[in-house]
Amino acid sequence: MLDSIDILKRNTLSVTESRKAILDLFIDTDGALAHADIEKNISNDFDRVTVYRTLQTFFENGIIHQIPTTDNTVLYALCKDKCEAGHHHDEHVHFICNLCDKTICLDEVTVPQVKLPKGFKPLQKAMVVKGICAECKN
Amino acid sequence: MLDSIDILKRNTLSVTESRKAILDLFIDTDGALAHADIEKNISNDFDRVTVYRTLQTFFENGIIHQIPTTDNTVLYALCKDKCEAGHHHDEHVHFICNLCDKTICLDEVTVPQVKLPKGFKPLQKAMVVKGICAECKN
DNA sequence: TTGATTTTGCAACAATATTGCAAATCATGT
DNA sequence: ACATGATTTGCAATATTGTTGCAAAATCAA
Ligand SMILES: [Mn+2]
Ligand SMILES: [Mn+2]
Ligand SMILES: [Zn+2]
Ligand SMILES: [Zn+2]
Repeated sequence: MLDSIDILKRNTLSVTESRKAILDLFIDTDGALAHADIEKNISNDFDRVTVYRTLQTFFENGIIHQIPTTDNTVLYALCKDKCEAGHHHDEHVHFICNLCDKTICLDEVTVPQVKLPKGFKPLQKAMVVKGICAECKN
Repeated sequence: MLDSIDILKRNTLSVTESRKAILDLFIDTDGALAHADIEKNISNDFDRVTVYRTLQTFFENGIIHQIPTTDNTVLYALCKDKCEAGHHHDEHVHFICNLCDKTICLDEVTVPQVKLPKGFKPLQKAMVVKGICAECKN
């Protein structure tokens, strides 16, 4: 398993305390993180603005991907495969648990193809499923 | 086609100027609307807070549904079928055009079933496809 | 170790969202 | 049509969230 320093170097990014801390948080967390989650965890050590800028940098470098939500929020999660800048290939299903509220990358579940009406050209697709996760099922 | 007054009455909601105006905007617009879009169109006549409260009311009554995004925004679109409070059945694909930036409800394209890992219980699902829409294709 | 480059924190600002409350509007029954 | 109560609205205050410029600090490459 790669650690945070490896990931930063692999992407030719400066290795800084804040980047390491935020990346470690992603690595240690199962489930996606919103900006607010990160802020709660590390805002004693780093500035809010740094979190914004770090998330943007990670996203641009294909270190994290985004998950759409319906609450004026964006969730972020680590990219498993090597995603290139601007060209992510994380077309897996995301699962949001209504009970524990975790968002889980189902890396092995690919977003299925759909047949669109004539003229529509699909480029990226995202699928979010809500329900009860395997943990909370019991 | 039902007009805004019909829709409000059918949902036992008071018929007010702001609700009519916002609902008419949805009816007249092809494509989904964000809070900001609505504000631009009607904010001379109604307060921002009224827009928030109206969207919430419409959503709770199944008049509009939400579309998840990755830009700290929520899109709303009219429900075609009669959705009941809290129990929407708008599981159609949404298409976001990278060029004209419209979000279109593909009412005839159902979100496909996916096989989830053991233990996950799906309750709702959403699918958003980005690309070039039929209008912009030409 | 040095100097150039990048990143960070701070401060100021902008934009977006929430809440309480009084006034206005609306629905209902007369 | 009018009175009444219930609902909705606008306003103001406040809170939360996101953006930008710039100087100081940290990082990188030589
Ligand atoms: Mn994911
Ligand atoms: Mn729709
Ligand atoms: Zn759960
Ligand atoms: Zn288009």
